[in-house]
Amino acid sequence: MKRKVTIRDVAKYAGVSVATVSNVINNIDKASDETREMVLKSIKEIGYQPDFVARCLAKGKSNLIGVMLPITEKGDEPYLLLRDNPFFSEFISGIDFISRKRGYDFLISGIESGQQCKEWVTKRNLDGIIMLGMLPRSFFNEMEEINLPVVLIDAYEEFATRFHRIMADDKNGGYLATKHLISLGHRHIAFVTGSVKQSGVNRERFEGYKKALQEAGITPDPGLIFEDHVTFEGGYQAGKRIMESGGEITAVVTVADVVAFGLINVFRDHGKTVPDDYSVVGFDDIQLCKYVVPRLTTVRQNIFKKGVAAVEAIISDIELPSETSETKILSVELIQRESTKKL
Amino acid sequence: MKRKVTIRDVAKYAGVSVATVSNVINNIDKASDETREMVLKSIKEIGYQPDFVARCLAKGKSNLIGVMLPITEKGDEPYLLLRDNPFFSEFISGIDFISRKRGYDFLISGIESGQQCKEWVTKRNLDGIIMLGMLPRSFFNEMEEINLPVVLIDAYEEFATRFHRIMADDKNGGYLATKHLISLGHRHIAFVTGSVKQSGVNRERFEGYKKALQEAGITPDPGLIFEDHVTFEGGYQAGKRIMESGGEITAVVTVADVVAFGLINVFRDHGKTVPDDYSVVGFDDIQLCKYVVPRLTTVRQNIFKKGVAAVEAIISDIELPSETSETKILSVELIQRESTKKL
DNA sequence: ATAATGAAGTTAATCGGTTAACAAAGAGGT
DNA sequence: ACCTCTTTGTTAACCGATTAACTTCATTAT
Repeated sequence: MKRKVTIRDVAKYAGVSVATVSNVINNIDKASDETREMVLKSIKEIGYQPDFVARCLAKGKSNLIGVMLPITEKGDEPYLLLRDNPFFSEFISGIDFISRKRGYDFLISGIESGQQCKEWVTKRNLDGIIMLGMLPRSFFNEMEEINLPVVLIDAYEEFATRFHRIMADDKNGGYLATKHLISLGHRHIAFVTGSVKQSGVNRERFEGYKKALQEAGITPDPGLIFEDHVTFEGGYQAGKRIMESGGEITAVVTVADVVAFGLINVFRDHGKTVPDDYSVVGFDDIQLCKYVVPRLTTVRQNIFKKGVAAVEAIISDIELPSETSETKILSVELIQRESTKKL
Repeated sequence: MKRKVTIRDVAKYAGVSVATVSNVINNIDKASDETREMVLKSIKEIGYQPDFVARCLAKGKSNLIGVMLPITEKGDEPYLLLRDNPFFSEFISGIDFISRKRGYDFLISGIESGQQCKEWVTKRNLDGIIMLGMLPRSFFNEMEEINLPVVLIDAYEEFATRFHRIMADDKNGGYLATKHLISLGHRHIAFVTGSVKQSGVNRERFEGYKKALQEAGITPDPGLIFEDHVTFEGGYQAGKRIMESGGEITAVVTVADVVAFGLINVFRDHGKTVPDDYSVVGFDDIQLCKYVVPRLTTVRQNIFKKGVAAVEAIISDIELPSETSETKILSVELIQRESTKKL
């Protein structure tokens, strides 16, 4: 393998010093137009490609963003929830879309602990991290120690406001979904969710759900809340409990499309169909919603855009550090399809 | 922000030279047990974390694997197909699962050109790359120039054998799917696929399809081959053409589950149901297959394991370079569910 | 005529590690 | 007592960039 082409090779070839080459590369206006052209030409001719690793060591900037994703909670061998929910795919696709354009690459890791995250950041010299998922309280303290741009996705935690955040209008989402069902004549509406205590997203959507109920003069019934994993399987399990619950329920609001799919499935396994026996509304509007039977009525949030916004926020903070933290809230929208129906 | 803890800090604290610290960290047996303990203790006490960037510059090894994923073919703004097919999520999840355990991180990029790939590799000092998707011929030449471990996923291209490969038993998959339909009494079986000319995976599965047909004494009919994008939408479009095609077709073999979902959808939009009017078999067995109506009969390949195998192959070649290239073929298996039915 | 300013470059230290080459001291052999 | 190994370290060059400090030389101001 031939030796790597370095900045010194360029310097020699162009007949200038390495400093001059470096200045040209970095657009530091310290060379005559003539010299600049000469250097640029040399770079092209010998096929020079700056080494990000060396640059990182010298500048302390890696142009690398860490993306922390949730992992499975249980089981001895945790893996990325990316496997279970297309939500994450669309999010990552958005991240990829914009990051390389802006000269950054990104690394993916499961969220294990604040300690592990800190180690990762220092080992790899990450410029910033985007964090998605439920965060233990300790996380925030650890994160504040390393003084690094952080963008939190969907984080309602108490200390989250100290960081940049990208979120959806979750409360409104829960509200729209529920109101839609109420307008269809449903009165006994279940709410299937991940932990409401631990996750602000779930809590907000739940608040929206309650608000719609109350506006319609319906008292929220704690017996209608079903907590489980936010996965197909979680939906399936919750659905079982719904069916065992007596039988007043005619509709259900969920916190994720995958949960809704699980529900539809378990209902069918027990001879019930959606939307005839149960109306179901999802959340997210992953691509699949349009290609599933029945097509899923859901609350759309633009996930791809969320990924893009996250990267833009982190890069903006990296390149132009600011003391204040900003929160960007993306709007949501009810998409009516086939999984809901007049009672 | 406090200054980074470096190896020199450890050396000073432990009262030894940096070389000794380095030796201890890298398990080079050149220190007495006593010294080793002392250094290890010091590292713990002052919270030292080796800097991968500096290490990379010195050793020329980044512990970074590039993962190249296919992107949309058309449209001005290409994005990762990861967005459209859960196959990739499960694959990446497998990659993540094993890579960090082995001390590696991975970067993701869309495959654009061999040139871009080469630049990426040199810029980031990647130790190896895992490549998934259709590769233009030029790619292989460019790849051989940079002499770097490469693992190709599902690559049947002419020059692909020069690299390590992980693949599924695609021909057998196509065969099993088709044979299953034949055994159910179907005679007019369509094959919905991405480009057969450009993609070896499709070609192999197609070969399996033809083989099963021929074994049953059925002459493959070119009019029964429908090429389109390997996405939900592609399946939807192909389905339209199937329905316009006259009406002899009673079953269809596809090259991806998402395509099958698209098909099921378009059939239903036109008043046809699966499996009553059409039997459909997918390929991959993404998680979703179990949670969809009807549950999809499909050819399972263990995608997660494929990701794991890819990382293991690349790391093995990085750490123990070999002249010969190896091909690992993962088995496939027909999973019968509800989307196929006796004619 | 002289000092001050600015433009265009260069030199050399630095980032945080690794490692080849060297050195000192103790062990073993004759 | 002398030589040769080993063991256990150390010193300093190096990886490929960046950048502060410095040098030259030409131009302008006083």
